[in-house]
Amino acid sequence: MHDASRDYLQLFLHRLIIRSRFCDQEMQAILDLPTDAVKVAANQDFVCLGEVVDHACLIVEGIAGRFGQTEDGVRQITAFYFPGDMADLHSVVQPRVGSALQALTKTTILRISHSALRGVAARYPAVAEAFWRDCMVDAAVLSQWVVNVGRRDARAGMAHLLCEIATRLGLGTGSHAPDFAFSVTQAQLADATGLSTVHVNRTLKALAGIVTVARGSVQIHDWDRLAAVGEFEADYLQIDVVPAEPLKVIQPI
Amino acid sequence: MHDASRDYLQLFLHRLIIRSRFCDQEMQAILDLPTDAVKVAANQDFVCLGEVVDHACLIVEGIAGRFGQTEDGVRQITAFYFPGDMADLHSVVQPRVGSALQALTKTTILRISHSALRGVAARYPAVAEAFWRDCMVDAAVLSQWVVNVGRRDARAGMAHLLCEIATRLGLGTGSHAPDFAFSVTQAQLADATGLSTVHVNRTLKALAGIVTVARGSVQIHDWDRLAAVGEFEADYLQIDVVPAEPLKVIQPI
DNA sequence: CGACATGTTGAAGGGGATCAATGGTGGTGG
DNA sequence: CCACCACCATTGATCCCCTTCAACATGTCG
Repeated sequence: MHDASRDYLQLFLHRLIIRSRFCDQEMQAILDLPTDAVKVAANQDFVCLGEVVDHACLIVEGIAGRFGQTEDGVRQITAFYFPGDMADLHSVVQPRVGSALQALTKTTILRISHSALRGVAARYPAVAEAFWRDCMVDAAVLSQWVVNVGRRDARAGMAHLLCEIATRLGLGTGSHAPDFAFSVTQAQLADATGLSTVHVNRTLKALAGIVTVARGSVQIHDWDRLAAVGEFEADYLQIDVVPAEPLKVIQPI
Repeated sequence: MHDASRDYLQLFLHRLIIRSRFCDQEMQAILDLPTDAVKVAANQDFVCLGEVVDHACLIVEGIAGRFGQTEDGVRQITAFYFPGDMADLHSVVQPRVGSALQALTKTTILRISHSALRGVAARYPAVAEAFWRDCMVDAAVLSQWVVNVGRRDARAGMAHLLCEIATRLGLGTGSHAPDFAFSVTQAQLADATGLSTVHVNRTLKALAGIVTVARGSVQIHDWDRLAAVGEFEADYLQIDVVPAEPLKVIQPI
């Protein structure tokens, strides 16, 4: 394995230790995972519906999305994935693919075989638990999306989504959140929020002054107002909530 | 522990072995879990937002729901739980409660301490994996709900929801699915589908002839049409897809 | 029997969809 | 270097699904 892969795995490790505590050995084991880098063009599926996979995909560059679809071809994005996210870690325990993964921009992924992941999980229960926990954060996000799409209007939903992404990207959520790169089209935002592209355009315009989404980057001018409009509470993302009393291994009573 | 608790745990075990394979010892360990039965009145929270819990809740009688909420008090149900479902198994790895659980009808739950669950998970890796897998099925359901609420119209969304519930309850999904008890109000269906109560009423009327929802029970008159209207594909529920080649333990390569 | 939750129906309004057309912008090749 | 094309953003006009409000019916439980 060359250095690039190791740097990439560092991203993944970084993500995990936001919410779980590891000893040196465990961290080392994760950094030693064998990987297989793959470049994916924009708008190209890299995990297809119905397939049975034997590896999980770590996003290391670009943005990926999970897609649902109705019969008439209308699409719904159910998750965004950014560098450091393992987009389908759950496939380790559920290899049958239930929804496709697609690159939203030019993306680089690191394939990591299930057997290797099972290996570390078996040797280090703390890692197994971290994997499980990480999957559950994704589920918590999904749960918020249901609320977003089901009960918030376009403005609030879009604001909430942008807040979520900014927070997940680890940006300062103080009054002056910095700009960040987020290269998605309005059509993709529409698929994520359950709106039409036309209405996404109008909604973004309605948020002018609070946030600007243009040319692949997002500028949050007033975090507090954006969070207020989107009713955003970051708790569910479980950022930096490593349990005070170490809960780190699944061990006997 | 008395017999009732054991019968109840049997429900849970039954749920798990739909998707995971256990040896006798492992099954026994689950049946030996210490439990604490609690009765909950309808419309009463039994897990509250923000709380940190030290036990998970197995639903053994009645129906429970997971609730999201917007600031103006509008509610969104993000999951239904039926007897045999462990409503918050994920709390084992994420004890901070992100969304409240409420009984939708008079409900009996079995509290099972995290430490006991950790105990079996640690002693039997196959059980740990089954727990993780079960959580991921819930996540798959959630993902479908996003599509449902985001991209399907009222008729299709309602049909899909009813199909999901019938399937999860393990009913024959042949052309003549039997009736089943499902005691929710139209207001609760509204909170689950992201509709208003008025429109739920009209939507159910629009589905007359295909399905009847009345007085706490659902009669599916034409499963095929209901599934077609709801674009329902049961695959994501992972019913009876125990992997052919046993994948049952997290073990070294 | 009263009180309250639930179900039902009508009428009116709005948020967002759809259709359609135009203007940018970047990539590609001649 | 420019012509061309594909994709994306933008804007207007119209429509409709669903919401909201309001009234009434029905059922249920103390």
